[in-house]
Amino acid sequence: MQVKKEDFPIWFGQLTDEHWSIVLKNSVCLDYNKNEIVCKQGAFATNVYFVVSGMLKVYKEYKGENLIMSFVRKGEVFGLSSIYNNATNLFSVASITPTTVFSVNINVIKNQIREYPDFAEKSIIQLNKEYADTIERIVSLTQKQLNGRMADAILHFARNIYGSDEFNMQITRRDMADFCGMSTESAIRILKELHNDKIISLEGKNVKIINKQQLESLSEFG
Amino acid sequence: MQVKKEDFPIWFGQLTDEHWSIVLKNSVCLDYNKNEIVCKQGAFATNVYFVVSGMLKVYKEYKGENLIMSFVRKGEVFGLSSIYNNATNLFSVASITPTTVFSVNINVIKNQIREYPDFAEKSIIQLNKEYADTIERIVSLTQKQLNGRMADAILHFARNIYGSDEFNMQITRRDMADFCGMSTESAIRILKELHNDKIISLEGKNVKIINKQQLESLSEFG
DNA sequence: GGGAAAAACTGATTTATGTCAGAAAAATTT
DNA sequence: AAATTTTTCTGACATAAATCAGTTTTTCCC
Repeated sequence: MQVKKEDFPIWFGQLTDEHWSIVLKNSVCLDYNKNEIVCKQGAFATNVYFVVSGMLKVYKEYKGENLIMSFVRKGEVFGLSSIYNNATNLFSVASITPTTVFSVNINVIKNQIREYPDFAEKSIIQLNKEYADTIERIVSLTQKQLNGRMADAILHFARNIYGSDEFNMQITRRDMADFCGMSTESAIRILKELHNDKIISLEGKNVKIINKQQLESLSEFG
Repeated sequence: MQVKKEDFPIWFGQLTDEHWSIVLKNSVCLDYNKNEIVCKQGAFATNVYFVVSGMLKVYKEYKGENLIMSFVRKGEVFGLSSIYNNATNLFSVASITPTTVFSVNINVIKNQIREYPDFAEKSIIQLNKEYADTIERIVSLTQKQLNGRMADAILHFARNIYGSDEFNMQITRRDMADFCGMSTESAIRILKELHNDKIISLEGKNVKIINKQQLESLSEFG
């Protein structure tokens, strides 16, 4: 598979062909099946990854438990937050669906940061965005209870991931639980409750938001 | 109070006198008493702040509850994470002790990022550091129970804030609770328990770590 | 220095949520 | 298509931690 710089316009769009060829020389395109680990928390960070297709989970491992920080899809980047300081991966990342990623050597990225102020600025903006999202999640995870957290997750899927109130969430209940910081049983129970209360409709992994207002109010007050 | 660029060598050390004078023209030095709000979550971010003296808490407000993200002291910076995207303050920041901050206009910072690759890199490193700390905290807050969280907090104070196993923690039990994401009563109870179990000695706000190994094991397994 | 307010503390009670145990359904492999 | 594994689901139970209610101590400030 051939990656073009136009596939990631924010990151590579402005590069001259010469510089782009340097990037290409230090990159590979990798295909993963479902449920394969792309990078492992704690290992030395060697690459920054750009998602060409598929869906992955970015998660923190702790004592056999996973806390999913985010899901990444086509056009998105991961690994940028691990390139400085001690340069070990802050997170593990695994594929949820078959996935293709464009894997760029870390030093190429660092050079770009030093040589292209625009690239540096883009990186800062990206990091700020990830950081802001993380802060919102820390509030959701620590201040809200189960219903509110699940409502947040569903709204996040609808708004930010699928851009629709009706979607197939792809992930298992277990991943959903790991994203909401609760036990699998609790996640299942609450999804069922939301279904029974006709706030969402749920058939397997297919979700449809029926009463968005009530879901938002759960997110706010639950 | 006159701030010198050598006071913040990482940020301003490399600037020419000419550029430093531009920074100074767009900055003010501000004195705060105890318990004053320096910036308010949600307000437009207009400045980046460098701590000249004193101690502040950086916290997230949610429904009257505060979750303290970090404490900042002399030489440290805050507000950098709010300058891009929608440019509203991600956090509130309030003084814990009488405090002096050097407040620099956001556009000066943004210009520096664009003009000095080194400054941009430093900013990325700073953001990465904040981000990594936040991730460690999210794990502590969501995966550990009360004892482990309190142990983390005490170890953080000893290692990162005071650099000593014996310190006056300055903050109230309530702030400690807000930092650990627990109720004030729980924070008090656990601090007392740690004292009774001779893991720390506690007299008012004076803390001394007596059995560091056990505290670390609480952090790990509690 | 005395009064008021805030902070620190303690025990009893409630509750949210995890854990356990097992059944049904779906997905995957042979 | 059958067998096996994984995922989903449900109820009963256990428990960590919040809440409530009240006391004591410390800090603040007139």
